[in-house]
Amino acid sequence: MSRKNNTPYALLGLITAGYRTGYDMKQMIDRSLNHFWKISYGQIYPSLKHLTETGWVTAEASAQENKPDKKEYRITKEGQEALQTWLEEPIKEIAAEKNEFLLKIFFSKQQDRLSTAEKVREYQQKLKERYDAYRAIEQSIIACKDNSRDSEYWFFTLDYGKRSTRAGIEWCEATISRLTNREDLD
Amino acid sequence: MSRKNNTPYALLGLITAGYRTGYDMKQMIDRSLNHFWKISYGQIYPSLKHLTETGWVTAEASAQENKPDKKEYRITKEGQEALQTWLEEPIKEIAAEKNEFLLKIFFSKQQDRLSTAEKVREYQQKLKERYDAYRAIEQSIIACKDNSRDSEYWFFTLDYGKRSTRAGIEWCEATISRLTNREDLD
DNA sequence: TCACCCATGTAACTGGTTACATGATTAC
DNA sequence: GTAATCATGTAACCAGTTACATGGGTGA
Repeated sequence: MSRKNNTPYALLGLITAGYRTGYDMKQMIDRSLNHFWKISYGQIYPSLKHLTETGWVTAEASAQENKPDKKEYRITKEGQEALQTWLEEPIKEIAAEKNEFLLKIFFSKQQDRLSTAEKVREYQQKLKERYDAYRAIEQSIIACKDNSRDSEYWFFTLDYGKRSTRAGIEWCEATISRLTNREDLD
Repeated sequence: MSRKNNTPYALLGLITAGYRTGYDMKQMIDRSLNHFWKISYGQIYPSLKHLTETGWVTAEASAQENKPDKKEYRITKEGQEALQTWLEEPIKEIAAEKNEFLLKIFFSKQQDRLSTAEKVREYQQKLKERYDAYRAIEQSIIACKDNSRDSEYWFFTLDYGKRSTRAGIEWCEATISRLTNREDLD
């Protein structure tokens, strides 16, 4: 079975969404796909080069005044077909995220219950911050009413982030209760 | 900043939990940590070798009748300290899982709404299966009453899995509704 | 002056998977 | 006879990060 490399499709998707340079794509990902997709320049530029060689995109150098030169990418017909095929192909497996925090919790049996509870509290705090950040982004989408239809899919993914973060916060609450329950303390 | 490699700590944790061979550790991870940690033999054996060289574990060859030879690992004092330090050290960042499914959803703007809804339905089905699997494991822990205290931390991580899966299922429901809402169909 | 934004790119490295090799025993 | 379980290991590969290099413009 061939290894799944979705990076090229992410880039193709961004090109069709109007992001034409590697720099722009990186900005977009950092700003908006951040909670479910990350990428580094060390991946973007070689990947764009490869896409050009495959014929899925074309690159055009463009000189700018007062700014460095840039390369503008456009999707080709083959690229569009490839993206389409990828979009239609069903997801085989749900991603099994590695979770360092849960790994620690799992091995905390020998640790003091109260300090484990404290760890969970810290984690909960981080989740709450993340949740607030999502809410803030959501508010800024809603405030900018003119593109309410355009941002719909963005809203979907954000909602996913919000819901799973909230579930995490609730888990922390329940787990802290269990860890600090008086009868269970040694 | 040094790269986080938690694999050795996972192995140390498993050794302290009584799993002494690479094979046993792999079995355990596949069975019980599966939803938040994965590992392959290609990682386990070199990693155990490295741990031996570092002096965090000791290896002892043990011949068996009717079975292949195996190596039994034990944790050293230095290993115990290293594990302890790792357990106490706070998690810096919450893992940002890459999610192929959300990536597709994000780029589905040009697709037909109903076929996107169908995709979400498929995903929801997968989540439901996962949820049921978690529930079944949970039941089997509860049924085996003698070790109710021992399995507490196992229960915590399982509960996390259940809650986040349930949140995902609910998101699917809400998203399908939005995608198939009659007024929104073109 | 110093930091930050724009803009592209490479080399070295790390973490991890997959495929392969070996070989005995047990259960169908 | 053939598949599964037990058991260890390596080599090739792949995906991705980090650090580095370059260099002009903008604003405090």
